[in-house]
Amino acid sequence: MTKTHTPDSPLNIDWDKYAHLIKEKTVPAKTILLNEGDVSRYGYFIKQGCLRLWFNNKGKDITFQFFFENEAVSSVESFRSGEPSLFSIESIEPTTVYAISKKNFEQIFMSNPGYTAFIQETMVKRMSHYSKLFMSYIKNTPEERYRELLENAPHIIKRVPQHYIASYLGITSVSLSRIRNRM
Amino acid sequence: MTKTHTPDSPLNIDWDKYAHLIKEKTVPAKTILLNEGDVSRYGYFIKQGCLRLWFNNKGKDITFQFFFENEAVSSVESFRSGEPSLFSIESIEPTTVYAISKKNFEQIFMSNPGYTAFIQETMVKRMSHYSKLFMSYIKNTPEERYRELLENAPHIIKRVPQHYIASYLGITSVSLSRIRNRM
DNA sequence: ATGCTTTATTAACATATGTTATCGTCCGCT
DNA sequence: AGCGGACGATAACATATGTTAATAAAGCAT
Repeated sequence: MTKTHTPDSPLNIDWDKYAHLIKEKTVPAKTILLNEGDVSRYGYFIKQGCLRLWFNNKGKDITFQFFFENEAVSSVESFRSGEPSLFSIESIEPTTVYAISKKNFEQIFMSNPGYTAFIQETMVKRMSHYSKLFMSYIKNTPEERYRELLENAPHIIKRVPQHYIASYLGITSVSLSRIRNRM
Repeated sequence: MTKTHTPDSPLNIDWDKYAHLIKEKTVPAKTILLNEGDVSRYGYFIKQGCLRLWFNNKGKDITFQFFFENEAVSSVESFRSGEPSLFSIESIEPTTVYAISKKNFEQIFMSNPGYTAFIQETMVKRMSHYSKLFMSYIKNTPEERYRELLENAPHIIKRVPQHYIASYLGITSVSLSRIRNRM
């Protein structure tokens, strides 16, 4: 698994300076910020709370990533290219985000060379993150992946309901419950 | 799974022009081009043949990606940063590659703006590739992944020995044999 | 306080995969 | 032609997970 959290960067942006370009938005738990199939119009940055990415598979929803405070969240492909998002973005807890439209995103980030380098580096890191996650899936059993998660990202286990974690591990909540039982 | 092959680009480079910067190398099957744990000194581009990426996990080797003609292959992290590679690169068939040292790579690619854009786009695509592969792992059974492979990348199944494919699917060759039997 | 929803545990049964081992075939090499 | 290794199929048994269902505890809203 490797570090699932570890924000891709601290990204200390002077939000006040760009206040006029950014909307602050607070939503209760279980609120959809982006629906699978829709085009992503906003990039998000989490001020407070917790989001998950998930998609529908044969009627069941499958969670594949979690995000917390100070992390940037978006359906990158959709936000970039205007294609329908392959997944939904939903709040797990009551959450406050900064929402940035594509136009304003470009105004803030593309103008500043320091930021564009940051964006590129973020891409490389995210690629590395997914490749490691993928390797972990091939080589480890669900139980081993759960142990890894406990070790590398205990904050996820503390804050996220267990059935989302089971889904993230690729198993049912019943099976995760059994794994916890025999540990 | 989505398209596992589909080279990230055609990349029509005029090899002759850079012949003095590139080594052509031909190796028999089962030859290691880069050993897990070593630092990647060369990037490769396949002229003819087929390579696999794999790593050792508790004494068993696990294959996680295949590459064919006209595809660029490297241990990106290691090649970029000089850190030990997390995996090995090995030939499956007798294979001919173009090998480019880091220094010459920079000379060819970093000098040409058209190429740097290409490199960035390759990164985004590879990120997307891994994220889709990862999603496929969470949502599908081994049998479903095999069916996807049959549909989206039949050339892999035709050219690669079955036990490598089993490993790639995250199962044993015995289990893959059973899956094929009952299809 | 009450009632509803969400979440987690447990049981029972069916099923798929892992493990180990054997066997047969094919291919490449000498 | 002959030999040895690589490859794939199959069997038998152990084990983990999926599925369905029942139950209980905790959280939240009215």
